[in-house]
Amino acid sequence: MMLKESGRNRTQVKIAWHCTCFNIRRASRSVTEYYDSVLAPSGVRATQFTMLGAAALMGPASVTRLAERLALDRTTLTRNLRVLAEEGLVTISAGKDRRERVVQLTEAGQTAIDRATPLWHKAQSRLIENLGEQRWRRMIEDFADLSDLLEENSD
Amino acid sequence: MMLKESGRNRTQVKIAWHCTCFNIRRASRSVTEYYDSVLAPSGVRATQFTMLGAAALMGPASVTRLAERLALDRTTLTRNLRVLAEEGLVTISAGKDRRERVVQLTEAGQTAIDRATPLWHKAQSRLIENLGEQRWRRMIEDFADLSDLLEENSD
DNA sequence: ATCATTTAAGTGTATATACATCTTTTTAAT
DNA sequence: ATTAAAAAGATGTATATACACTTAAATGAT
Repeated sequence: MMLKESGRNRTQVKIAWHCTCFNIRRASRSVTEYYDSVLAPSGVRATQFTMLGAAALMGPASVTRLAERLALDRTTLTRNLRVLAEEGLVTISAGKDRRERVVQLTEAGQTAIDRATPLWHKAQSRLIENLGEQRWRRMIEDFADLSDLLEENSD
Repeated sequence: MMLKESGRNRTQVKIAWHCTCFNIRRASRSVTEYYDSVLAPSGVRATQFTMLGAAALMGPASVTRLAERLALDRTTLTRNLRVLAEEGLVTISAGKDRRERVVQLTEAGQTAIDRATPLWHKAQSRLIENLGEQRWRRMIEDFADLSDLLEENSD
């Protein structure tokens, strides 16, 4: 009985360290902290830099369109945008379709992007250097494929 | 002037989609939602399954030791553990060293692990199948290397 | 023995994230 | 034209995450 229990535990217990979810979440935390630390002087975080970049890329766009572009839940984006709006980096206003709210980068938002971009380059290039261009490229592909494989595909 | 502006925007704006941080975060969201959806019937989330697994693996351990094992900020773990404690899956009690709090899996915690493990296997094996064993193995290595490279290395 | 230092943990605060549900507005079906 | 269905968004709730700071206990230097 005692031995059986130990055996079960020893087996099950190691599961966690091969878990794809655990491993990618850990890596994601590390990468985020790294980018955040490099971007810190600009006053925007990595996630915010991404959102501002999307807003700049798309021009005035609805919350839903932005959320699709960022592969983020709409409600997540709503709340993340609130922070940017409070800081004056984007405006959120009513659209022609009155259900829609149009997100738009402000001057201050563009300035923030300009401030953050060189730092982002620093973070990005140092990481690529450390990994090797080849391997980094492969990783980015892997990330994209993982997302494509799993997004909206429970079955 | 107009053209210069557009040129700048067009360049900067594409940055976000090559960003390592954005890409790994997106993939991490997808993977997490996938594992969460498969684990749902067990009543534990992917992150909780990992924490329970760590508690099972280590036996009674301090918050700091657990946090190190999980590569999580100590304060993050404190709060995540609170949820597990409220559900009776772990106990958190004073240690011999009175600064320490000892985390310990309960019977109910072990039951939860037992309930979740087959589901975890299902999620994990389906993902590996879809990626191919070879490629999956490589990814796990990449994740680990990313973490090792970036953890505690702001320099 | 006393006190400065280090260590363990918790709290305040803030962001990031998503699901379930509600409200408002538009679109489609009749 | 009226009403049912769909779409866009926000809110309630809950977890996950980390930094700056505080509190309490142990350790070490004298």
